[in-house]
Amino acid sequence: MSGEDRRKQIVETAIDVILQKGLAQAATRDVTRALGVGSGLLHHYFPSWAELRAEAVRLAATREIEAVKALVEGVPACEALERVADWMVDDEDMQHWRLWLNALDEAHRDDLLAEVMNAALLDWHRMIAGLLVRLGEERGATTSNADDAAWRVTALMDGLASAMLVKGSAMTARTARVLLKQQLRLDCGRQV
Amino acid sequence: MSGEDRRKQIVETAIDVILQKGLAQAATRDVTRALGVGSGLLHHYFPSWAELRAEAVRLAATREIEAVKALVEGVPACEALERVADWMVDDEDMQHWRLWLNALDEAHRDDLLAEVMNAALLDWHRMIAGLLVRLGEERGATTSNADDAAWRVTALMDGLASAMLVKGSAMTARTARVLLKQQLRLDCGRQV
DNA sequence: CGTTCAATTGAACAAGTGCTCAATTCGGTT
DNA sequence: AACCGAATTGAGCACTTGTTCAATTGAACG
Repeated sequence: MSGEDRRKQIVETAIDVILQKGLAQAATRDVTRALGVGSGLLHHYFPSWAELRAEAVRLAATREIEAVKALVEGVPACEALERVADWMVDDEDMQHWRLWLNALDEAHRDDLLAEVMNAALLDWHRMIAGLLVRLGEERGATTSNADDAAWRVTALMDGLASAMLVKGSAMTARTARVLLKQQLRLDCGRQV
Repeated sequence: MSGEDRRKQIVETAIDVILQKGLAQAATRDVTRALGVGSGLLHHYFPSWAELRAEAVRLAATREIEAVKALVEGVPACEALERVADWMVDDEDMQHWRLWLNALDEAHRDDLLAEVMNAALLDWHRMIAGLLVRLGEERGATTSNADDAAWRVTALMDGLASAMLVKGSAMTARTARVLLKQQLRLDCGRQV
């Protein structure tokens, strides 16, 4: 198998493993076992687990945000925001949120992950801010300070997801979606 | 040394270790070394590290919320919320936020921690909701749905803290405080 | 003094981790 | 056919983790 293909295959498998076991519990052996290859092969392509893990998270996060962008493209801003709120809760077992929050937490200890997550956070913010600006334009009434509003929305989603993912939490997916929509209404002149 | 004292001492030391090394990196050996005792002693009082860790987190979280309650007692709701916003950013190296977010993340894997964090989240929510209600009363103008607003504020703080703690993050403590205050203004009839 | 029992020790163990490296396979080139 | 270099192996190393348990201390009590 050629180098580039193997490399991609390893990253894909790493994403699967991380989604399934969680970032903290995923180990190199899980990846090599899932692939049916020797441990040396992994390290031939990725000098360290930290690097593979960071690349896997980067790719997963990128895909996720691209998926949301696609979900929102060409749609009126009002409904676009609605869709984002729905999407947040769409993932049945919240695997993607778990990956996202795990990575955010692990970024305290891992500089590579910190870079990855900073870039991802900025991407998210940019997308949300864009939607809020579009909403203002479509309405004539400008949303004052879309940047700040976007940060609040972004942070709110992360915070709600954190609470949601704690086992037995009082914060249900349904409630989280309601709260997020309330927030959008607050930030957009009470009419999203 | 008597049993009950030792027990408390172990929990205190565990809190120190966890604050310093982070929940994921803290190990039983760190605690026993810091105390200068044998490893068996720790397990004599706490059957497993998971139990000690959960109790340490519970105590730390309880203390933190008690501290905020004290900070806020007898103060007009408006300034109380101001103080909470300041407090959020007060901790220099964010050790307490790190503990809080670590625990929230780890709660996905550890049922004991999940219980602890659920209780803590509810406590936080109750306190914030109380302040928002008080604010409404002090003004005559009732805050509609203080419960929801409190959840949004709570989640926002967690989300902002998450972003803040990523190394090299664009989210500074200063910005986070501004955003939180904006949120309070939004939720309280634009006049906090 | 002798007895008792909780407090305490710390070497040892099993399980798990990331990573190394000499050895092997094998497709492509000369 | 001979060769080369990249792909691949996997046993093994060094390290860390939580936990166990037979052995020891030492204060309290009769």
